Amino acid sequence: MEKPNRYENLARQVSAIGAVKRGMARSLPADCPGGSAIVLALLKHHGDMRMGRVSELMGVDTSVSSRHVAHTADRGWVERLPDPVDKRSRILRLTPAGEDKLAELDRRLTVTLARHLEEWSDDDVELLTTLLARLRDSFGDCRAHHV
Amino acid sequence: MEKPNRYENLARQVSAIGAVKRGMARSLPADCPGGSAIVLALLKHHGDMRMGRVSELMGVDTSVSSRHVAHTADRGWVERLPDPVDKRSRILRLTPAGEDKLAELDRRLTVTLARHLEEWSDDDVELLTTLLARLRDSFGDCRAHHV
DNA sequence: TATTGTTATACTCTATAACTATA
DNA sequence: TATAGTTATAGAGTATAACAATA
Repeated sequence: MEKPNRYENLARQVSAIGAVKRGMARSLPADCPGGSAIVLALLKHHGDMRMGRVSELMGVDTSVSSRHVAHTADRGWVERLPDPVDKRSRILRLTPAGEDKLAELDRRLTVTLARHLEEWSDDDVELLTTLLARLRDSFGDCRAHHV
Repeated sequence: MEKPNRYENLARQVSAIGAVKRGMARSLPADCPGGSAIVLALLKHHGDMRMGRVSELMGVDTSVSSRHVAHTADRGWVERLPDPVDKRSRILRLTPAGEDKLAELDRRLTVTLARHLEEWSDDDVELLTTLLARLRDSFGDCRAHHV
C-alpha cells in the first residue's frame, strides 16, 4: 500500500499478463502446444528463415526453438530444407498443411479474443500492440547467454 | 507475409512478451523464484489477503498459489494467520523479513528496467501499464476451471 | 577455433484430481 | 453439500552443458 517506484506497476502488470497468455493458449487444439503455434505464426509473418532466427525472434535458447520446430516438423507443418550456402544450417518453410493448421489456430484465437476484447476499439488494440512491440524491442535480444 | 486479421499482431506480441518476463526474472536472487516474487508484490500492493485472493490476482489455480505462498512462508517472508471468521481460511501477511526481501527485489528490478527502458518517457510507461491492466481485466478471471 | 544445430538433464510454472477440515 | 486450502502427479516451457558437423 506504499508509493510505487517508477517501474513497480509495470512489472506487476507484465507478470499478470501471463494469465492472458494462458487464456489464449487454451484456445489451441490438443496437438498444437503454444511453442509450435508461435513457430508457425513466425514463419507465416516473416517468411522462410533459419533455426537461429527462430530462437532470436522467440527470445529463447536455440535448444528450445530446436525442440519446438522439431514438433512442427514431426507433424508435417514445417519442412527443414538444406541451406545451399551453409551446410550446418537448415531453412525452415511452412508447408501447405502448416498453412491449414495456422488458419485453424487463427480462427480459434479470433473467437477467443473477440469474446474478451469486444469493448476494445481498433485503435486501442493497435496502440497496445505497438507498445508491446516497443517493449520487446527495448529489451533487445534478452536470451540468457547474451546477458 | 499476408494481411493479418484484427488480432493476429496483438497475439504475436503477447506471446513475445514472454521474453521480457524472462529478462525481468533473471534479475531475481537465487532463493526467490518468480512465483514467490509475485506473492510478495501482491501483499505489498494490496495488503493482507486470503489464499483464494492470491490465486484470483495471479490468475492461477489455488493449488499453484498454495505452493508459491508455501515457498515464501518457509523462508519467513510471509506468515499465515488464522482467519477469525472462517477456520478453513488463512490470512496472509508480509513479515518484516518479507519487506526487506521485496525491497531487494525492487532494487534489482529497477536496475534492470532502467537499463532497458531508459528511452521511455514516464507517460509511455504509464500508458503501457494502464493498457496491460485493462487487457488483464478484459480477460477477467481466466483460470482454467472458470472457463 | 568458432558457429549451427541437436540432445540429455534439471528446474520452474501450471492444471487436474484426491484429500482434509470447516461452513 | 459446498467451500478453503494442501499435496501428488503429470505436462509444457526453458536454460545449461555436452555433442556432432561444418565454416
